[in-house]
Amino acid sequence: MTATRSTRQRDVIARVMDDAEGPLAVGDVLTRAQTDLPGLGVATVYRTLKLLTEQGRIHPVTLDGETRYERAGRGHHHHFSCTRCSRVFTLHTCPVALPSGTVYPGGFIVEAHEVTLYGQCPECAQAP
Amino acid sequence: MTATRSTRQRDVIARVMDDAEGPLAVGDVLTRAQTDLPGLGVATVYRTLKLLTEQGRIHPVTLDGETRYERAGRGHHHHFSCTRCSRVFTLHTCPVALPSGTVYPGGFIVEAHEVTLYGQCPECAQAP
DNA sequence: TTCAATGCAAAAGGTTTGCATTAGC
DNA sequence: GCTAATGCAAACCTTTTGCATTGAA
Repeated sequence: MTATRSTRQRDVIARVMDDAEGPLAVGDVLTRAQTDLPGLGVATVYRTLKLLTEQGRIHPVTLDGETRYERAGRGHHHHFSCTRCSRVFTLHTCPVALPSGTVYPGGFIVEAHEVTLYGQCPECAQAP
Repeated sequence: MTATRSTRQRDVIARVMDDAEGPLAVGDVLTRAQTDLPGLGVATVYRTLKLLTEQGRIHPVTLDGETRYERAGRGHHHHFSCTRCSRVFTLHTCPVALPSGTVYPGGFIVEAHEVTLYGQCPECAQAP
């Protein structure tokens, strides 16, 4: 039997992920969690992020060559990266119609897809 | 003055990039180039990829948290990452209709987009 | 001949792992 | 009390850098 224990470290890291306003880098998670747990080690953060990922509670996103983690279970979504302010937004509308199992030209069987849009966010679009 | 020299290493690496069927990881480039230049070192590959990038002949793409390089100037295209063999292919068919200037729900002005499909490549789809 | 480019090895980041200790259950 | 989880440090991997040597012009 697998016995996953509930620990203070895991609770804090899970809370940090839940409270995040966007995808967080490992360093961000460590810093935020250390507010409550000064002695927290990096290894625990990595192990916990891996665990949460396996549990499907969070998932990794690579943006600008950097691996970040964001809360999962918010349904299918994509990202919009603003070319002016560099902020990343979550989009809940999907511009692609590719159900799992679709056979793409060339014989590629599609299981999933990822879309990142680049442009100007509503705020920057208004600014001069 | 800057004096960039033409060397056998650079020629070989540039050829490898030109012949690539999709974005290559540094290790791929090294392996392929070593067919012609057994003594080639990793450092030279990194330095040359950086040089080619600065010259605008190739550009980096981050897929699955791994940095790869592909030839530039090949027009609009996307990528397919095989979940079984981990190879990345270039797709010439675009699954989204988002011309530059499109206003996306929420007020996001789209200038460009990036799509990555995940699944099984033609070869892996045939294997048991 | 000159000095940019290479190869090697050491260094520098970021991530993972081994192990003794701590702490959930 | 048993053993999963932690913290620390060492190990790993990928990328960069220092330096003596090589080789393009």
